[in-house]
Amino acid sequence: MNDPLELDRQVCFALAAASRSVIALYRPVLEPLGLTHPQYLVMLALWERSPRRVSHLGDALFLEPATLSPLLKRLEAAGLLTRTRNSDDERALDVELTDAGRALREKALAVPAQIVARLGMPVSRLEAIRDELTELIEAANAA
Amino acid sequence: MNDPLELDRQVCFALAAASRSVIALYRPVLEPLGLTHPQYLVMLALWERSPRRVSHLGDALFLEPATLSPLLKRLEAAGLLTRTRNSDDERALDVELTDAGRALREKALAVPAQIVARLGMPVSRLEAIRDELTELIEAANAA
DNA sequence: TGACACTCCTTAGTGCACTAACTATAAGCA
DNA sequence: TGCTTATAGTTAGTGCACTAAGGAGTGTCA
Repeated sequence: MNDPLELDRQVCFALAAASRSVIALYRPVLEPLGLTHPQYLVMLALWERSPRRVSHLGDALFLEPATLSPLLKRLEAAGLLTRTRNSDDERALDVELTDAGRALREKALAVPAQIVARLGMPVSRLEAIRDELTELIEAANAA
Repeated sequence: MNDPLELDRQVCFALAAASRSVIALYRPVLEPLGLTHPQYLVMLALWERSPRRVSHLGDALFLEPATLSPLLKRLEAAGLLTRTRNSDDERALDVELTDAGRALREKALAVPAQIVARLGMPVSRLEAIRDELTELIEAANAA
């Protein structure tokens, strides 16, 4: 016993399983908004600041540009944002919310409470977990 | 302020980012074993019990059979396991480690310590996070 | 000015993860 | 026994996430 390879003792397994389990909760909640969970996170970032460059979104979301590129095209196809070359630096791509993209925020305001209700855990507990995960993110990205 | 949609306040974002950041640490460590991270988790499950059915693996790993099916075929192609129909119930598929699959465990024994070292966080802290995540998994799957 | 290095994004390729639809076997029951 | 329902796994299709390679624009500096 005390096996270092025991599945249920691995932090990485708990992380992966928790991430997928919680995101699964979002699926039915985000479906009426026409968003997947990664798309929802991109919208959260843009609701905080728009326009912004693809590279800035990647920094905020810890995502590779190769992941964002097709994702942003889908959001553009959905009419939620525009993608235009920056005139000062033609390499950069400015991502900017459309009116529809800004308007979607009203619907999104109801999302967090629905998830908390489904989880049935006190918000203070969730916030504590989030803070510990934030430390973990920093540790992993510093390595 | 106190915006409910602020990206850095979302538990789901912290979960997704932490999961991807930590799994990224495994990539170079698992590469010499010829395993991806999901494959590593499947091997952990099989090292605990083999043979076992696809459905049992799915229960242990919180994965859909449609996810496991191609993944197990890749591990079979790598010579780490065999997939054979159960003679008592021809619907079920028994997944069993090969000698190579069992032997790989020796190399895997060094993995957890390498990850902990890269993270640079005390093990007690990691265990506390894991236990909280386990509760979160239960809450999400009970919903 | 022209070569070089660098940055920003895109494309191609692989693998994971899900839903929906399907095949095949098994079990329940009139 | 034969019909119906349920279960186990596979396939198809979509989207995410990564690495590697590449194209296009920018900056530097001899």
